[in-house]
Amino acid sequence: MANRQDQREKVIQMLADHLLTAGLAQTSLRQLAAACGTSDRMLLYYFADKAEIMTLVLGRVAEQFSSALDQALPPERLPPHVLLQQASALVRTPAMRPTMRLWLDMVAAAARQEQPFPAIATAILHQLMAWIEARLEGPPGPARRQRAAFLLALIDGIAIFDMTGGEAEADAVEQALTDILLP
Amino acid sequence: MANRQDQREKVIQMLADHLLTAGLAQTSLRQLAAACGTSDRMLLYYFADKAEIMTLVLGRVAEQFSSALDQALPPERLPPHVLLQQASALVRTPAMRPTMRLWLDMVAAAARQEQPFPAIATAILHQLMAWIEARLEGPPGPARRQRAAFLLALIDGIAIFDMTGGEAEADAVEQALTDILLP
DNA sequence: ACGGGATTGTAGCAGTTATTACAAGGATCG
DNA sequence: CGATCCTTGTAATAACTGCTACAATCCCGT
Repeated sequence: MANRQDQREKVIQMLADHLLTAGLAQTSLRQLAAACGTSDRMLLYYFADKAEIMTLVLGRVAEQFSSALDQALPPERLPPHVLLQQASALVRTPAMRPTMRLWLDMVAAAARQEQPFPAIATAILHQLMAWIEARLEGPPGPARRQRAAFLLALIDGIAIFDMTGGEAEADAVEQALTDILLP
Repeated sequence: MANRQDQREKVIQMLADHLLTAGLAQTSLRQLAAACGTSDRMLLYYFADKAEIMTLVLGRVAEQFSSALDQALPPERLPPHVLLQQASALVRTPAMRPTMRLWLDMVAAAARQEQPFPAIATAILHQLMAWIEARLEGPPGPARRQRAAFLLALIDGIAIFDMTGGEAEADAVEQALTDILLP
């Protein structure tokens, strides 16, 4: 027993949970090992090297992010201002905060071209775009994609406010929705 | 000569330039020292410790960011869609890219409560808000501040697109401006 | 020229990092 | 029982981290 595949699976899941609470900063092998009750030696027995671990774990985080979003807001077509309101409220939920924090962390790592983050960040970006577009009313096409990009930019901006002590500004953006998007 | 104050000044400026190209990741004392042609020993002679160095250097970066913005776009009152268009174009300039990359880096560091970034990020956030509000038409008050927050969220969102291989989406947001903000 | 403070280099500390060599334990199968 | 392979601990590596003790050098006023 304690099959190597099972162990890999278990470790990946525990590390995914751990990264959500700890962020991308403190991720030495020893710290990761402590977080899932094993030793650095064993991590390198299960996996080839640290890069493989991070790639698998962040992939898992992205999967769970995606399915959490799907579960929280069923895919029904909404007008932009309603969708933005609901998505923004969802993203600002305490339960979602660690995920958004990790998302910003990955964006920063991708921005400085740190492997393997650029590819992962781009993939998540398109995941988010698809999620929004699937919930946006109107016919498919560039126009709807434009509006989806607009909403995602706003949501990310709100997340940045929330992460930098700008809760008041984040609230203001939510308030501004009705004023600006509903002329 | 080689007055201590002068040296501090010179080092701060060189390190500010260096952080803009290198980001917040590789900032050991030895690397910082190499970037400004001195030794780690001397950095700790000029400054009390690494935290003081980072605080001063990031403060300098913030100053220069602010004055670059002021210089690029004089403070005249503009309607929201025009200001957003110009600010977005400004922020997406190649010359401005390193600064935005560093800004995202600092946001991520602040999000994980890494000292001294939360305070610095909050300060820059308010700087940016003030810059936008000073260029936004209409009477001062919560309504104008709301619109400023809205624009800043969009600009940060566009920056995230640009940093994660979403140039097409960033373009789409700029396109969407006229459609959405000009009903 | 000389004493004394300001400046700087060398070397080292104790801690961390990813990774590996070696070997001991454990189970499994002949 | 014995041999083999899977699993795991111990210990080490070489590199890096922020920081410091010590000593050498430099420049200045006298």
